[in-house]
Amino acid sequence: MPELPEVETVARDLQRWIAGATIARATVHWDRTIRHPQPPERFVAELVGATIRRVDRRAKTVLLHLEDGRVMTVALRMTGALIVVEADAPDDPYARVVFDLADGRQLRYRDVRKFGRIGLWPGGGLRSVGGGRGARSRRVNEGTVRYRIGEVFSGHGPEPLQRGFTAKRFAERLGRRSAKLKSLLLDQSFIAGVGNIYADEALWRARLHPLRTADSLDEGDVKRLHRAVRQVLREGIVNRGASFSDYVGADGERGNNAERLAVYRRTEQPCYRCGRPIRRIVVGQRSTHFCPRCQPEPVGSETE
DNA sequence: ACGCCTACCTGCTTGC
DNA sequence: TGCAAGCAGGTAGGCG
Repeated sequence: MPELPEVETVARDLQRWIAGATIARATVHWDRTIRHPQPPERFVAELVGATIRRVDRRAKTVLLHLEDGRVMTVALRMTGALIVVEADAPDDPYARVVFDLADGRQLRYRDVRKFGRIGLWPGGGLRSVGGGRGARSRRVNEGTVRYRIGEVFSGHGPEPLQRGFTAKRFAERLGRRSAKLKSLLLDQSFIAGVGNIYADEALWRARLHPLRTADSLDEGDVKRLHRAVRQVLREGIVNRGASFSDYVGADGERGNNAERLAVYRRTEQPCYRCGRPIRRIVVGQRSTHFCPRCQPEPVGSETE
């Protein structure tokens, strides 16, 4: 899916284009896109007439803050996209939810694989309160409508681009863990917003093998990884995200970051630092790319 | 805490 | 050409 840079790009686009717009009508073409707690009809009924005050992002979710304090969340997952078009734009067979804006434009939620989810929540602040892996799912699945938006994200880890995410804090979180770096970076309760692309990119940049365990890092390793994570994410945002197949910004245009990546989907192509062919392995069922020379294997592991 | 598996979906690429 | 297998940016939930 869209990872942090892609979601950030979409959110910034939407902030620029639809902040202040009023939703005149909404049409749900795929019911399961509308997640608990709202059944689709109720979601539509409660949304019509609402004005969008501000759009931003938390983790990989787009947040549309409404004037009355409620928040619409859009989790794009693998192939979701939010695209603003004029009302006379050609129909899109993959538009799962269409929001007609009062000014005549449409905000379309497009999602080929239908994994994405849209929710509508009462307000209540967006504090991240940390919490373990189960914290989020337990709360969200209990089945009442009484969720506050803060709770939706209560199981997420820190935002890597926020000022408070220091190397020191990162070191504290890493130090206690024995998991593989690749798995940890993908764990949203450990750090929010990093996905498969940027995890591989950050590890390459920090010269750390994806199978290294967090507790094996020394201070220098941690500092490099901290820097690398933030750098690859920031560069991703500058380049409006990486498009491989479905990702586009709210303008419907592809991002420019895919061709600037160092390892992701560059299997067998030469490493930009040392020329050795990039290798692909599977870690935690996810495809993982790294340079076998720049990112030396952890002692005792066999990758051959 | 952690790894592993299945599920959710569709489309594209690859190999026979 | 046709068809099946494998692959894809994510995550929830269950089991061990």
